[in-house]
Amino acid sequence: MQRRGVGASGREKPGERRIVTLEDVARAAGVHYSTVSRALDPVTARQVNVVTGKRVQAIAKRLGYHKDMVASGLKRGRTHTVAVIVGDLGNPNVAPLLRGISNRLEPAGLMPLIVETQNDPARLERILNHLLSRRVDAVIVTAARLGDGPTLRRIHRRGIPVVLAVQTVPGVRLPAFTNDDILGGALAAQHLLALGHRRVAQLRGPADIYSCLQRAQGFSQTIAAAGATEVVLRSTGPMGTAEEGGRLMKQLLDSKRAMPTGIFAHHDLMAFGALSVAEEHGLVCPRDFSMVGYNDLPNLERMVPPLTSVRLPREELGRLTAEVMVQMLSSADRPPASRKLAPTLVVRQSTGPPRDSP
Amino acid sequence: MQRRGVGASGREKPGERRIVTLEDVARAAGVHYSTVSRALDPVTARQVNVVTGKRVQAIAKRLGYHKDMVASGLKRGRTHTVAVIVGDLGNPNVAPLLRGISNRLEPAGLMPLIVETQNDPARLERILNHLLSRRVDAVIVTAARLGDGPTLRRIHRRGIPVVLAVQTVPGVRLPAFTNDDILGGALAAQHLLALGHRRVAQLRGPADIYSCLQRAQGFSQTIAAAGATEVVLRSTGPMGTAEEGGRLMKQLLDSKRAMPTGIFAHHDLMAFGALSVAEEHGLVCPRDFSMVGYNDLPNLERMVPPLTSVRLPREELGRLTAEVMVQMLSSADRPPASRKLAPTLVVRQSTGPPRDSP
DNA sequence: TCAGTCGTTGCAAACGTTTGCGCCAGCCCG
DNA sequence: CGGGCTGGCGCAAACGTTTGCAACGACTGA
Repeated sequence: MQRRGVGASGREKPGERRIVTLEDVARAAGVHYSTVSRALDPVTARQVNVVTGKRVQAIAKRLGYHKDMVASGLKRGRTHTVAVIVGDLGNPNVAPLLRGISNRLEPAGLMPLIVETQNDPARLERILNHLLSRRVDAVIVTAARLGDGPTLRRIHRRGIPVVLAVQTVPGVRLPAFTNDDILGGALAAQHLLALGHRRVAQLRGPADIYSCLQRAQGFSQTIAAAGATEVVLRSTGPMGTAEEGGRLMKQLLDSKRAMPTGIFAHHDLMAFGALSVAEEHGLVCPRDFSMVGYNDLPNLERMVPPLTSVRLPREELGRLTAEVMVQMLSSADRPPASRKLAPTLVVRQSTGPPRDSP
Repeated sequence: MQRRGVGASGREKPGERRIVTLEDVARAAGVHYSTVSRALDPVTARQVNVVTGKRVQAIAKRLGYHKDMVASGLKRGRTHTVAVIVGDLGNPNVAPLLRGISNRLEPAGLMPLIVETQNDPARLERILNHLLSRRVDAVIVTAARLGDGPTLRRIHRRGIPVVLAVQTVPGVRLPAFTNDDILGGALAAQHLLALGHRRVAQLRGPADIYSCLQRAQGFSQTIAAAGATEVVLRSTGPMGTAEEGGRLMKQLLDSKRAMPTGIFAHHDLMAFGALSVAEEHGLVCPRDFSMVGYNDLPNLERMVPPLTSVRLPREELGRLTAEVMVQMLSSADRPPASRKLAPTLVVRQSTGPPRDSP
């Protein structure tokens, strides 16, 4: 029985050339299409005579053959696709991270399938179902919240490798590649302490984001170890908005306590909001208080005042995550260990010595 | 012959449940798997008895059946995937655009496959080959350069719908959804004219980006129509960097001409670079000159000075583009007409009346 | 000379879904 | 009562690739 008709009945529209299949190449080369398949796959190429191989490859190229990844995916059960789940594409941290991931995935023949949850758990659930039915080979999750544990476990139990980037979820046994946010918080604290600040405040991000807990821990421990005093304001709203920063700052100013001389905000945008509110109250930064942000958003140096901030090794983090993903997909070893990358502090003009220092 | 083995030999690893197929559902329901296929597809569901249909659907749900999109894609020739090609994910315009696209594509059952060319034509070429072999249903190109015409035509000739967003390429007959950049340039010019400026400069973006040509045209025409004088500086480097802006500004300052009182930069980042250089020369904005940017980058209001800029309807543009894409994929009508969306001017403190005005 | 081996190729069955076709029972109508 | 119609379902062939198996010729070693 002939598997496919000769199909030349001129039915295709002028510009709509039929897809070139293995069989087309085989016919042109006078061999069976299984031979073509083998000749074109580097792994199996040595099973076919080297001269036939060359010939087939040449003909395939001439005919413009491209392996149909859909058919290949169906047969092999591998789609060479890695889903990358991000919370918010507008977050400036995301682009460098994705670039790091893509640049590492591409040479391995893997394609990132970038999806945005818009920080909506229901959407995450829907998306994951889609991804499973699309048979992605693996998933990189960059926006994990503390509540996402069960969902992550579910997908991992399907036998699909999962690694976490940027955010991790304690208690879930998945390799995670994050910033060392404890260190990040400590850097901010050390900087303020070194400038002579003894009374500081912390504007915390949401409590369901693990890295915020870490930042808080690193900062508070360092402050406490130095015997300085700290007041903590807790955000309840969404992650890192100017509004939240402003709200917390107002709260701080309205309280009866003495105004701290140094402030650490868990996000640059929160720092912006806080600065605006402080200005409205007649306070000038860095004369009346210092401010340290987090994330080192772009163009910070053109802000007023230029914001001192903690910079994260974003692209590096993406590369590392993808690197590990590639390893997991090629060898079936036990999952590799998590790692943390060190952030750095970028000092600008929003921090200086306290006014009332000796 | 039995199509698939009963496959229950306990071979799967504890957490690695075998995929649930039509046949599994069929066996549980006591019908043929083709009946299951029909029952689960809303379009063909009316071909099966309504009570069997309900029963099958219930069983499918209970067993956790999810249609395998890979197999479906192979059979139907439709992968329900739309590639979205962007030049640079770090560009702040991109995230809202992608959000607009995703939000419209998702309810239509389409998944955006976001790929970044990093503004490298060779990479674009490679990526397109990948996309073709992945059988994407359609392509949205958001980063077209003037030189990309042939590549776009090639992919369109394969019978794959292509639409352009944000950037268009004159001469290529593809539907394009762009900002009205002529209007954008005109808005900037009108604003400067209204403030009383009669001697203006334009810091142009690269000449292989069509929208820059449009901005230039809109600006120059409006200035000329008012009888004011204009000096044009042309960027030769990459799109919209602070360095380029600085370079052009230096060029302007070094020339023997009288310093213009109003400047229009084709990109906010170019405006930043220009402002820095001007400051170094002792010029103060907006006292000594006004500056209008383009793109309305985030956090502009916190810059010094807060930059007047042209804002683009980014998310709206994404929605519109995706909307049209969905239409093209559902009905095979002739391609719809291109459209332009109007930008708006956001006035901040980097513009004011010229110093030497009456 | 013959059994065994090796290198090369063809054969055909999968992968999971979609879908044209045909069968069968039940029903209507003449 | 017979012919035709119809609703519901099963059959099996695709879609394009991968891959275990076997066939086949040539070659080796005894």
